[in-house]
Amino acid sequence: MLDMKFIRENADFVKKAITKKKTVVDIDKMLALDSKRRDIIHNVEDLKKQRNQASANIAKKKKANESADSVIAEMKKVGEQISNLDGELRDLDQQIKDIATWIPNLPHESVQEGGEDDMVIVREWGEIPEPTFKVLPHWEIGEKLGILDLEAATKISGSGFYLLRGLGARLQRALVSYMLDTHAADGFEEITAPYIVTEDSMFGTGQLPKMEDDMYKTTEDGMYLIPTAEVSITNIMKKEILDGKDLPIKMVGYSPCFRREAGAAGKDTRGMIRVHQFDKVEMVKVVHPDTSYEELEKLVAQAEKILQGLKIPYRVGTLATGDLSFAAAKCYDIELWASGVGKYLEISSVSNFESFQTRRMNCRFRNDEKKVQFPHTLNGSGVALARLIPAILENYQNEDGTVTIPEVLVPYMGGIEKIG
RNA sequence: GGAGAGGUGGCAGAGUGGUCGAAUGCGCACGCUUGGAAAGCGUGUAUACUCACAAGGUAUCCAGGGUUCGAAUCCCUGCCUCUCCGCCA
Repeated sequence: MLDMKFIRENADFVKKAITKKKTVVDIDKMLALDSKRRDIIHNVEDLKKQRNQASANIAKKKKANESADSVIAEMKKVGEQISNLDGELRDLDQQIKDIATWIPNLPHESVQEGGEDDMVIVREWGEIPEPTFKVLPHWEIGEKLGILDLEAATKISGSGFYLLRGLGARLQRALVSYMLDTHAADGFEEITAPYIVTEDSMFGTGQLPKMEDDMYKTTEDGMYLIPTAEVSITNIMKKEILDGKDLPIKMVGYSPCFRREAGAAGKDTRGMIRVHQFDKVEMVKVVHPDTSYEELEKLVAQAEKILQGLKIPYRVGTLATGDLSFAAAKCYDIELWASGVGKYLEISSVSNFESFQTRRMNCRFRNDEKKVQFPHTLNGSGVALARLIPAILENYQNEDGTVTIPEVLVPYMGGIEKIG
């Protein structure tokens, strides 16, 4: 959500920024409604002032045993006018909200204009290996080793699901522990939060209304399955007034993520790259507005730390304006090299939402001057398992068809150093 | 799921139709007092909208409707919390 006052005062800037984000919203209509709304507020508040004064008057007269009938009759009329205007106001508020909730966050000035193909790579880490043998894609090596059973998953849930078994399942558990431990050691509070949330929470982080089609929704209660732990964890702060001294707040949580992938039919259908349910460790920060871009850099580094620990080559890029998600002002994607499929896989997305989410959630903090202010929120995958496991199965694959366990995971695997 | 009770400011807790944004206490901040502290005394202590600012105004006692000239107070609906019963991991 953007600040209405800001939109009012910077209409052209906002319109341009929205276009950069490849979104269409009728700002002019909203501004017209807004000005009408303010006119009515003036009007109705004036009437309410009259009513309040008359009310006091009536009370006084009654106490003195005087007749207040004429004032009461008059106020009856005023009361009607007030309720009419209040009705109009409610209507306008709804119309304004209907538009406002579709306005995306504005891209940060440092973000390049463009679309999907305009990502700017800011750094690369590690050497892309040049294997001397034919590396099998993860779905082949996984099936061969009996640790990935896509057929069973399909039988159970249809297409777009995976099933890990044996050391595959254990590998995932090891990764989750490794990641949570790493982040916790760096000051992130570990969170286990609900995976099913209210519409209100989905709105708070900006998934709704725009991404409605990509969400799983329960029919009886109108609840949503989270597409990322970001939703649950960030909404911890919903409707709170935080103490400025507590910022930055750093949290991390593991969760399954549920995505309908409504618009992605046919893309990456093999293996576990694009699925309806996957697991992810997610980091969330709530920070002072002045520091959010420094915090963004730190958060990217935190995600990279996981990959460096696993010794898997990756690159980091900034998304162009048109590729940014609805709520993001700036976003880094981290892509991991997977030598079996022979390409980079997006494994982490680290974003600064500025005050977009906190406005929606009405989360504020008290600053040094004791004033309330919206903090900034950030989040980043730290990282997604359904992309990380394929990368491990491919990058750590040996010629004899075994897969070496990355060194940092061996303790988490109970000392097992190799699968197969 | 059934029965009951309840939701008031940072917290506790008054307030059952009239001048209530709301007594009182605690907490917190500042000042006085003190060698310093405690105690004591005094002052202050919400959020949002409207507004160029200030002043002023308006709204907010879980949320949404309703009754009324007027609602924290009465009525309806929803949400949440607690207690008991049932069910259950």
